[in-house]
Amino acid sequence: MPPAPPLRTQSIPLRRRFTPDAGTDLQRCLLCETREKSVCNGIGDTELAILSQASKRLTLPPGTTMIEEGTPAVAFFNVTAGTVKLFKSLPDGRRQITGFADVGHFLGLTNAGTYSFGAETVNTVQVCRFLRPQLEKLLTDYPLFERRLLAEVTDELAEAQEQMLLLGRKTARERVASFLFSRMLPPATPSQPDAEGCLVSLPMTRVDIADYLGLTIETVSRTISALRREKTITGTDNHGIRVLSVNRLQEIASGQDSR
Amino acid sequence: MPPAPPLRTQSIPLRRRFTPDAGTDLQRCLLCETREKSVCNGIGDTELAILSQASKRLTLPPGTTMIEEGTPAVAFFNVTAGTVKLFKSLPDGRRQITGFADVGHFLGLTNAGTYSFGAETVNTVQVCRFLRPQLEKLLTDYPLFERRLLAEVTDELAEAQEQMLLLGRKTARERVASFLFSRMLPPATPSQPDAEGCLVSLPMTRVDIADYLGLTIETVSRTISALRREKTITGTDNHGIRVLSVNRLQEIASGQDSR
DNA sequence: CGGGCTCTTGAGAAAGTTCAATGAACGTGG
DNA sequence: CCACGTTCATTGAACTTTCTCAAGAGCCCG
Repeated sequence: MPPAPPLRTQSIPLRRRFTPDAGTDLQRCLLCETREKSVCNGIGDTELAILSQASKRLTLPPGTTMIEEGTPAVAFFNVTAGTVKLFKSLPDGRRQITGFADVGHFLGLTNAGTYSFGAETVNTVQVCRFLRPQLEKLLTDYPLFERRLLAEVTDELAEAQEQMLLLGRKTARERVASFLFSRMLPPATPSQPDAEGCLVSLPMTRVDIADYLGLTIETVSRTISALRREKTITGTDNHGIRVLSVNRLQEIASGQDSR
Repeated sequence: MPPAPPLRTQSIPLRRRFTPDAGTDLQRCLLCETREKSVCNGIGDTELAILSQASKRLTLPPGTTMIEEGTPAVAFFNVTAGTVKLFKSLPDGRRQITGFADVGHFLGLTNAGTYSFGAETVNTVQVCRFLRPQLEKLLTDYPLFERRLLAEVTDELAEAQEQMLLLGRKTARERVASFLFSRMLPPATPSQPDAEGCLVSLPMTRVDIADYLGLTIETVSRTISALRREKTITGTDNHGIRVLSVNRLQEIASGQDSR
């Protein structure tokens, strides 16, 4: 654990402007493909126009700061494309990524008046933004929406607990294996088991992975190399890794590992 | 990080029987002093009889297993006295305590059919137990109750993120300082600043503290000794520590520390 | 084709763990 | 009431994992 500041974990101070998409399209939510994966599913088909009006769709380039730690909590977001990283920082620059919000996930919920965490896009991201009063109105007017949000937060909490187990008690090897395992994509062809191994979605950099796993980039890199050497995974492309032995990876991830 | 199982972190297999208190007392919730601190505050004064009927108050001795990881999620608890530890374990016995539920906190919420974590009483604990169907009915019938629960889970998530920062990026010294700081009690006499230092509530053992901070008991012990040596804290009693310099402790906790 | 990035790899250093021994507190039973 | 066994906490010394520092390779983009 570094008492000194590893400056490389700092996020780029550069803050690009949000790029608002076509405003409040009444058809947007009706046609939205990620609706069923998200909290929006709590709103009935007939009332989707209201949902469309309550939110605004934005497209954000990679590296955009969506939320700055400590600023007033004015908005709530629902991710419809891309990946967002959530993190907390120490005054000296040390950073912990607390999660990656992929398609269907929300971010920005808080009770305090200010955000207790930061958020930045990993790649090009599309979100629906709800301003706070609009979100509150939806919660009050649509019990199913609120119920669905409660369920999402509960899931999020369970994931956070799993990550605490990883950060507090797993070895570097187990952490990396857990990470790769959790980001494995379902096989493209459901019937065919794995012709050439399951793909892993890794849009983020090594720095982000390290900050998520509580390790340094060097340790992450070494560990991935080791897994590659022993043929548990393949792929020389940094953002495209294939799992050759899913079982083996899961064994390592859960700590039932020899070496 | 231990690849081998430190057996001492195992919780006692002994499971004592729950001790049900006087059943469904209609007056119970009305007279409950911790109501305003908990989700129960979402129920109006006139409907407290319904709340009393929906739950059962239990008194549990120290070391009682309340929830076993992986078992069917049948109940939801609200703590009205004492402290409960929540944890997740690895197959080889390594354990991570994900939080301590003190008075006013709930536990047992989950979307899955089974609990994804375990829970055990630290000291003598009093809880109100809601069976799942009863909880669901309360959520549906009392929007304020649901809203309050959503707020509680959101807070819980924020705490979990703070703990991830601790586990992933803080030094042993910073972890222990953060822990002591977060468990400081408000001064007994609000006017008097700190006659002899702020008290810290530590009902749990060193093993529990270590499993919460992702350290070993030895490191926790050494670190507390060091803080004592440098007069940041006092108290030889293991469960009674006094903070002599709150500012100093907070500085250490947040990483702004020289040594 | 050169300058940035990101990633990889190696060697030494440091923080924290493991192993081991000792001490303090507590409850039990003679 | 004290000896004894247990549990919990402390401290020391050696060891291990991961970090730090450093150098080099691969790649993208202007």
